[in-house]
Amino acid sequence: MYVTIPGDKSPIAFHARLPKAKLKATNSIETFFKAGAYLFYEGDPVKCLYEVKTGILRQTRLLEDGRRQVIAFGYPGDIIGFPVDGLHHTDCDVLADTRVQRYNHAALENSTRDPVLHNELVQAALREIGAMQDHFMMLGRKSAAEKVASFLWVLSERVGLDQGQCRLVSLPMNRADIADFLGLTTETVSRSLSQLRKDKVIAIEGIHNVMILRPKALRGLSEGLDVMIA
Amino acid sequence: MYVTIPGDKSPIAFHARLPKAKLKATNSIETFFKAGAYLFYEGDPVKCLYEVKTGILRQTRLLEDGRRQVIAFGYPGDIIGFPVDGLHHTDCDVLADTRVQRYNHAALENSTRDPVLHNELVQAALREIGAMQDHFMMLGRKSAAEKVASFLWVLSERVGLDQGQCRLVSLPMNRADIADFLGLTTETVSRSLSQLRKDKVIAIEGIHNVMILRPKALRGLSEGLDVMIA
DNA sequence: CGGGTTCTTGACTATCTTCAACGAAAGTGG
DNA sequence: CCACTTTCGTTGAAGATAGTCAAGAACCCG
Repeated sequence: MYVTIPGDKSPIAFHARLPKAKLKATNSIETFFKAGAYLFYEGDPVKCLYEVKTGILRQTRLLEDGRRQVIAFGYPGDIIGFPVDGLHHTDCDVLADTRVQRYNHAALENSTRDPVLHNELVQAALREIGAMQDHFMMLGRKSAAEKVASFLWVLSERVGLDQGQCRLVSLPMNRADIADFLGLTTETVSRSLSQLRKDKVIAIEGIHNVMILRPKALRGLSEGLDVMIA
Repeated sequence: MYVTIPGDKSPIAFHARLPKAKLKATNSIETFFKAGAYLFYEGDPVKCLYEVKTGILRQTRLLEDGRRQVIAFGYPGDIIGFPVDGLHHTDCDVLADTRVQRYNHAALENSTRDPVLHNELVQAALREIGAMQDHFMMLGRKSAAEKVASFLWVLSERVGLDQGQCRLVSLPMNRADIADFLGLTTETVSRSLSQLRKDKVIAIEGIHNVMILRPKALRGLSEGLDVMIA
């Protein structure tokens, strides 16, 4: 999952994914991973791609001095594990118990064996590129407050639970994960959330649940329309 | 071209590209664009992909309030124009007169017509994803000085001219382009370059040419090793 | 319940941006 | 080709935003 730019055309959900229509089970196996487990490490040869069915994954990349970037969270529907010259290019571990569908990497690299699956995986890779381009905008050009609002907005659209006027969003990752995803510190994430709470845009229920009280205001803030807090 | 993380394995040059070995000319046409011309706009249907042969392209994305992100520069060897649901997802214009090789988009979307070209384009898309993941780290986790040093380092590896101890890098884009690529302001880019000049890491020759005087120091600075200026 | 972790908040600092001025470079028209 | 205009780049000063450091509160787990 990336922080994409909301548009009127696409509801919001462009990201690496497969169509819901059932693909042939050939070359695919469903597997379960417990929270904390690693699916792969940077540099591992890619053996398969993963479609998240339930749960949440975390893809990270590290610098030698310890700085970390969370590349993406893997939410249900996301495809994870595209090879770069045959190798994984990030670490990937499990934030919340996860079921994945595995697809043999050969389906991506070789078009002859299962052309339908192959084409779907290629389309997923292309959507991944598009979603990452939007994420660049967020990382390079948005303020801390806008980043946090954008993040909550995307989550609320992708996995939020409808509660009448409001939407409930679960944040199973910790503040450091959010910070490393948005290019901030944990303190800044915390302060931005507190500010949204003070402005009555959200309510924080426990640490891992956020109620979006005013979705339109949140979306406005995600685009820098500070007027929306009024 | 993205700001990738230098590694000992890959010299540096992983990015969307095709092998130098000549591909069949089927489905491909060479075309010339003058500086200032647009190859496509966001939302245009994708008719072909472009391999930059000579010159430099610029891919950008805009927010409604005018903020801009330069998604990538297109240097010789780069592949530009991957479709997202069949549409272009950025604007693309020409920074310096450019020759491109055009590949029919069908070669990417349809594996049967020209399987060799299709596979090469898929590999290029996957390398694009890998390069963008590294770029996330730069945007999210590097300081202004590190960003500018990283940018110069990548350029020097990709298109720098060997001058004995030194390397000459051309910067045909203006400071605003560099700023919008790195997530900075023009002033900060300018100040960072001036600092590198004061530290005798680079020499600025005219506005659009930088001589890398101490490549190892530059690479160190790109990773935050401030010790390297000594 | 207790100990360790994570989260929040405050005070302070550093970094980067903003605003402004000036000079250099590039474009334009006579 | 030169004078004029405009754009672009650099630098300084001031301000804002986000980061750092530190302490206490909330949360989690055995």
